[in-house]
Amino acid sequence: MYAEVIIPLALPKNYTWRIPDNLGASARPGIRVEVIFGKNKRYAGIIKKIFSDKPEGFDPKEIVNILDTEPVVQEQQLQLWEWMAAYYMCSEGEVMQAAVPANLKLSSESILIWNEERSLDFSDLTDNEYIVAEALELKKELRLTEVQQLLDVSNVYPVIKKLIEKSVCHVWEELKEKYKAKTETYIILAPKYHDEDALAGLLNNWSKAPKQMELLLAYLHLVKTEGEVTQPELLKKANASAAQLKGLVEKNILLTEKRAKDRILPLPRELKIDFTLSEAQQLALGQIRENLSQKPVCLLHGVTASGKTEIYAKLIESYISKGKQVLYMLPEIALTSQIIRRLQKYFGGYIGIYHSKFNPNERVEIWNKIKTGEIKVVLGARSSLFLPFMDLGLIIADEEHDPSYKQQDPAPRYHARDSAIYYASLNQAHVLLGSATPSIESYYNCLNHKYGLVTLRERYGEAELPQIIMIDSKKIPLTDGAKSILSPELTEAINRSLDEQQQVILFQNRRGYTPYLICTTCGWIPHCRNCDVTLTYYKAKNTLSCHYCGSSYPVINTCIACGSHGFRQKNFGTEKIEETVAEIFPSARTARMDYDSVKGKNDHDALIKLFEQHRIDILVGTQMVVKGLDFEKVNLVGIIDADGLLNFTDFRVNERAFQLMEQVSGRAGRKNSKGIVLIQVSNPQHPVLQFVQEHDFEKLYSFEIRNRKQFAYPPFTRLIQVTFKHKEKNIAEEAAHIMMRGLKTHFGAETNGPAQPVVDRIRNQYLWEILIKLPRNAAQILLCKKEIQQQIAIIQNNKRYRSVTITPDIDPV
DNA sequence: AGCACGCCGACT
DNA sequence: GTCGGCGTGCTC
Repeated sequence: MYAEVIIPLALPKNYTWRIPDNLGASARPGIRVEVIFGKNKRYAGIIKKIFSDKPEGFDPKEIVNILDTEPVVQEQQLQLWEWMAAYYMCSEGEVMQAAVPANLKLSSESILIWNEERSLDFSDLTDNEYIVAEALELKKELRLTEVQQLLDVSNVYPVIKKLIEKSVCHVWEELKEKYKAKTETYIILAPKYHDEDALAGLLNNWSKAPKQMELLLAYLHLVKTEGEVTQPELLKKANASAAQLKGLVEKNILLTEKRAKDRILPLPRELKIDFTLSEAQQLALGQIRENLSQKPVCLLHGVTASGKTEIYAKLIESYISKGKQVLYMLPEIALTSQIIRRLQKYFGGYIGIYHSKFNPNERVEIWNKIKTGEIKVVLGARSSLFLPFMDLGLIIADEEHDPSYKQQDPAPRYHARDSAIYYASLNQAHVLLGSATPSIESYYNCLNHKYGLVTLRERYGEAELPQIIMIDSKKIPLTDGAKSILSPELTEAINRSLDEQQQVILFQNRRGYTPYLICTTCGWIPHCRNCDVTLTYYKAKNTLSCHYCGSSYPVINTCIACGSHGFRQKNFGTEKIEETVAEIFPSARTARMDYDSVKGKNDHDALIKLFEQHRIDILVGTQMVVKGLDFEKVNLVGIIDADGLLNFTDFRVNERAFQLMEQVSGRAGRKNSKGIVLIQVSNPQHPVLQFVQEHDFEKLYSFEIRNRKQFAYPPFTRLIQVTFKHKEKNIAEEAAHIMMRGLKTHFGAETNGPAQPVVDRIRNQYLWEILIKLPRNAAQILLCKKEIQQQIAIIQNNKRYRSVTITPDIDPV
């Protein structure tokens, strides 16, 4: 028997190994196997297929070992991986890389082992070899990383090669299981003292070590009250040291026992959906059920604070009561403890949380609990789509429009919402998309009756939609000759909110103090050396920083172009706004929330908690303040500079601007208090602002379609980027033209249209980058992608272009 | 991703 | 004439 195995590497295809007869019985798709790939590198791969025909043209190696008794992934997942690899143009290995928790994918580590027969005469060794040999003789084995630390050279490999030649050591490849169960030490009384007389005898004849006796008595007491006793518990209660316990253990009076323990705290396995839906919510829920009984996907378009979460909870409940599992996806940033706490309250021990902040061991445990069906509901970010559900009934993609559902880098560059729809179809599961500001493509699918549509127009309870007021930023009076940040209207509104003991959110989609510096004499602007992006000035850190690659530079005081020393700060970011606000409202408590201020693991949650508890009056922030938060006491939102939102270079300008403004506006006002949103903008007549003002999504939608037809990018367009790299310009160019020609014959000039090859030279290579526009129509996209793949194959098969490398990136948007 | 092999410039 | 950098191709 032979097995096609996926190994977690970016290989263009899968490879085949022979299953040795003695292991054949347990080999199944989804099982991890240890295989040697390449010279002697070991990997844990996953079996995709098993077949009996001997492959032609090569002699397969044998599988070294079978690592599991039960599959780690289900069949549907392997299907999902295959689809993703084809759809997003990457290898199945890369999908596996993204899908499987780090501790389930193993790769070998080279270990140097000391040769015991080696003489201690090191005179034949060079300095570097001597250092390693000496360490080896002492420690008997060394890891590759340890050798790297030992030596001060970039490449340790030649040294190791020489050491093997001189028979100092040999290399062993080791594949290690990385997942470790967490253990807890329990203390047990030795069996012979379970007899009361024996125990009494022991205690009565106690001579030395009074402290140990004290500890023993404390233990006996604890056993009586608690039943089971763990080591840390005992030591804490008895106020004893580990040494005293060790004494008792050595005398065989007490025994220790290690038991595996869950890392995830168990919650009571009970449902508490103890709220009732409003009439509107009830209606929407009914419509969703109705829609899902006819179509696989339904979009819930509900304004902010319309109580979508409660509807989800009721819906989830009905699926798990049927024994199905449910995946509730949220964009990464929205996974705050606020929503986690709420859902844990509803679903207790049935819910599992899964996102990138969990450590590798915890992830494996959640993974396994989903596979066994112990966890019924998963709340997670985009990667939770890869979890091994056994009986999936429903996927909810909340905040469906959010761009962070799309993985940009590395491959697979997948969109979790789109992939979820495919995955659901494999499982005959339903998909519910939810958003206050749906994406154009989902909305389009609703209008074409591909998806069901349910609209929820009113806010929950008495709450009203906020009033939105435009302020012409051209009319804001100057202070010190510069445009001031806050208009008099906004300043006054903030004062009013503060007087009423309410909270304020100020939104500015720019981090740092000043987006760029400009030379007052010649107009030169500092740029990043690597990225051609203007450098943002940070006042607190006193550095210039590149927001593209993250590198930082010391502040430049002398103009590189003309040598003068005068620089002017242009515009403002959140850091400067926070400073200004603190100056103008000295009695208010202000805080800032952006990528720079919440770097740490818990900073974000901590800040939200502070704001929730009203220990902050004014929160200044970037788009981070937009997502997944509900605050009761915010009645004012200020959008400091909407121009920045209306000037995205991205081609989905209006959609994104509308979404951000609509979302941030949604933070204002709750029960019985109408919120106010002040938008400062230089062009208050901008059509998108009109739609925002009227909360009119439908108008934005038709405007978008009109606009996109008129301008460079028509509606429903996706981009594919293909890069050709070659030392010689004409060869890269030729390959690019072959690609273009192939596409044009199939799709005409219209679809791939004026896709312009971008020529660039990096180091000693020419790069040709083609952006191919695809229609945003699934059937056409598939055809187009197939064509692209065929063209790539043609180019790769032509010997003349054999060194052309191609990096396709489906949907880089 | 590794690792080997081969080509080419740099140095004993 | 050899050493080591990097580009290229292959791994079941």
